Amino acid sequence: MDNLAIARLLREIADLLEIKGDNPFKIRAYRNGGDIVANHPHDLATLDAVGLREIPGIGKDLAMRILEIASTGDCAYHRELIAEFPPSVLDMLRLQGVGPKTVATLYRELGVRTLDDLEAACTSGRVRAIRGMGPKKEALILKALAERKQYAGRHLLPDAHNTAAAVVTYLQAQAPDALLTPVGSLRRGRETCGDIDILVTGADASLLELFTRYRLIERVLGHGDTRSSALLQGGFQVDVRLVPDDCRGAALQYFTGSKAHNIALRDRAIGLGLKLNEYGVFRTADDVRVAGTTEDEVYAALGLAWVPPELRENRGEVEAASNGTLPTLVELTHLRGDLHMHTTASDGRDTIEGMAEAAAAAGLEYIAITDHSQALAMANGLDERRALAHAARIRGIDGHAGVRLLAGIECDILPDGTLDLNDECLAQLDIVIVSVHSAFNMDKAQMTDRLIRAMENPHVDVVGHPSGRLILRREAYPFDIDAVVAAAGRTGVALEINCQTNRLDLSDIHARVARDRGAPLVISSDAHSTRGFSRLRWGAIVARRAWLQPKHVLNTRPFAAFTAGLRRHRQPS
DNA sequence: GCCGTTTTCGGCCCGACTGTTTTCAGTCG
Repeated sequence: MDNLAIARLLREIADLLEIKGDNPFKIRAYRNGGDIVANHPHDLATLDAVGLREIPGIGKDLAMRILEIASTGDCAYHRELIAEFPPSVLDMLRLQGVGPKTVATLYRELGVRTLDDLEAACTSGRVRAIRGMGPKKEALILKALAERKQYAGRHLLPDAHNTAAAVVTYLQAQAPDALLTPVGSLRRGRETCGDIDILVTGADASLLELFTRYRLIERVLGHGDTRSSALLQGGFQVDVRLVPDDCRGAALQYFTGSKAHNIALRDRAIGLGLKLNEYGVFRTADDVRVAGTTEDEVYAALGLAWVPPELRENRGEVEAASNGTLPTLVELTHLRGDLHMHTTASDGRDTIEGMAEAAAAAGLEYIAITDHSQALAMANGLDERRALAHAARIRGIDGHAGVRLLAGIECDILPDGTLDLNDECLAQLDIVIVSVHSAFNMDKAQMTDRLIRAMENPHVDVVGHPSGRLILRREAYPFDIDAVVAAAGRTGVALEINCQTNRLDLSDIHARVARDRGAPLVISSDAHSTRGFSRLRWGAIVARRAWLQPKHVLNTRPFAAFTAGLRRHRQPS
């Protein structure tokens, strides 16, 4: 059982306990446990009870459950709860406007077990007959059922960013003096966003009214003096929140989250005799406000340095902010080179010259041209002869547009871990990226061996998109991140943070493991056209979420220092 | 269920909105 499978069961236990009406703090403990397991970078199935209990939030009982799930794939406690409520009722919990109390009532009073049951109960008018429910509740449920499929799921960070930017542009035009800031998971830079929150100050409630007339709105979900929310075409839910100017800092902090970060802050506030909410920091004793106008001030009132939004996941940032050890995070502008891109030689749309010119416009000093190797026939991959000829052309225009060019390749890692081009060819290139593009259905041990064997080839410099995931489309192939990171540290092969918007691979969590173990990292666009360089910003955000500083990222170095740091130019240790 | 420079017991984050209601419960973020 992997972490996500364990997390799923713990979260289901939490949901079932909630429907059952159990102790809310017990529910929170299980839900929290699920989050901890899901976000944990290491395979928890390998830990014993002592190791598990060292993780904050995992106590005696949760450690026992995790052990049981890891070894048997199931859990007696979970089975007990399922006996009381069929697992199909959990689907109802996911409906907008339907919570645990409603689910419990519907199940107990009407015997509703499934979404289909629920629809039938609503259309036949049985729901409105229940005390505490009425025609509006019935209609709400029907609407939620109808839209469940269409609006289900999350969205890629860049999509959320673009949607938010369009809404902000619209609102700004209505209220030129207003200060509009996307908050929530978008501000934190999470790889996917469920909905979009936009914080407004310096405007009055009429702006919320104007928002409800935004042209891309499919349906207004709610409208008040402090908040309006709507579903946009394309399935985004957008919440616009209006707060008084002097609460801006507190509201920014509050609505940026994450929930776990905020809970940790409120915990800390309580310890200091303070109360933290979206209006400010207040002394508990006399309710006098001591901070809230700026975010800086809010953190300062809690004895903390301002925490970059990307770090606000309760992964150690509160402690670091408290003792002055927050890292100075890498920024997009620190990137001097881009090491992964394609041209018309394989499946790119632009020429070497075009890519160099676009790189110069993007402020880059050097780039590596890394077209595909022959195994990707679909992408017109290069064999040894073409690869070397291509390299000669690249070197022939080194310095074009003032950009230093490296002649490279993105070479396929074959299923047995050997490479798609021979060593003699690879040795003559300036940089070699190796990637998995086929045979994803291997087991964890095989895939780990495959990756490590490729990394042990002395001509390899970088592993491209190491996990192979496609966000919201395909899970990563199974592999042992710890072993791969260790191999990277041992061989000097860098691990890539690929900036394709649905890859972002390594993920923030894996990149942090790499950082903590001293494995070299690079941030690369994997551009397939001149527009692709703009994607570097997303990789920078992933890197920041992984606590990376410029020194952790090879391509923040000037050209000479960068090439000297490549594996092929390192002295064997 | 978790946790501990007050504590091994008694706490545990908080406010807005909605709908069904005459004072509040449920849901959401």
